[in-house]
Amino acid sequence: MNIKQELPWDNPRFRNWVAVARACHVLERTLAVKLAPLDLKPAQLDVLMNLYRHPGMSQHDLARKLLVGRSNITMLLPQLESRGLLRREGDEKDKRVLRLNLTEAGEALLMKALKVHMALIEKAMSQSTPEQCDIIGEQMRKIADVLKEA
Amino acid sequence: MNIKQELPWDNPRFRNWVAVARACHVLERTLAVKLAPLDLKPAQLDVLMNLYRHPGMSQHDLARKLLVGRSNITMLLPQLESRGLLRREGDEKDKRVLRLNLTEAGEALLMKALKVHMALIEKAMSQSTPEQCDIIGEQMRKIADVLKEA
DNA sequence: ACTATTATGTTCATGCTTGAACGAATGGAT
DNA sequence: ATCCATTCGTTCAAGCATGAACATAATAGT
Repeated sequence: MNIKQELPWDNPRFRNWVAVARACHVLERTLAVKLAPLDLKPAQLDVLMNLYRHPGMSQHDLARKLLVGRSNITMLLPQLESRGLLRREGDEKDKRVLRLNLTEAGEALLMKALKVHMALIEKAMSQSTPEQCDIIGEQMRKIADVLKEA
Repeated sequence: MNIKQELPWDNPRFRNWVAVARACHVLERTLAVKLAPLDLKPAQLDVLMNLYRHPGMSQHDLARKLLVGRSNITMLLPQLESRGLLRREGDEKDKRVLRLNLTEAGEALLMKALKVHMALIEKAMSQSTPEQCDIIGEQMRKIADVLKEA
């Protein structure tokens, strides 16, 4: 039994996934640098993006969308709220939940940040054909789905 | 000028990259859970993997391979060294560098952890055909390359 | 109506990662 | 030889993310 033959590095799936993880890591890091002039972290941009697309979200819903814990949201929001980028208003019917909405300033900053984000993704993904790009997205969505069940 | 048409969410590249980031996040998180019984974090597994493949690495080289800061390595290694998983030995010629090598115990634990890691990646990537899998890996390597230059 | 269960958000202690500042060792230029 | 710049590793403070424990509010079962 040749142990070497069973090592992950010889496995295409393993090697290719490592490439995915590395690309993700590098892009995330680069995004952080490019976002610095706007005084915004990637995680904060994720918040603004989700609030733009789903106005009136609760903190719990936001946490689930972002795949983070609820307490993380609690720590994250006050910074953005004190900068006037979003509002937290108590729900009338259910006094537990806080409804989240972007302010004008929040939307304005989001648009600037999206330009940065888009430019970066464009630079990264423009090396792939539209077909390759779609294959990537499709397979990744499958992966997220199958792992969420586990 | 219809602003909606320029929003990133309508852009395939953007949507597909978001899927990549999500899949990465979920897999990383799942790996952390599955690795917990071995008392090992994903970052620590990365260290062991790299030391196995590149015995005698310096801490600086390791940091560059892992795309993290040098100080991170300094904080990470003592935990593993005190568990007897690796050795740090000063280089004879250059007294600045520390040469890193896995111990027997380190290799043994690595093999167990690799089984877990492989199983997870297998589960994720087995949904793609070998051709799709290779396309993904190939494009991701391109992305890492083009972003490292920037 | 009353209790038990569940859901939302917060607090807190812990651990991870980072970047800047530092000390020690090396190498190169003059 | 001596200075200067560079490299390697460490220390330290700061910022983030996490999970457990908690308080409050809503809901379901009886």
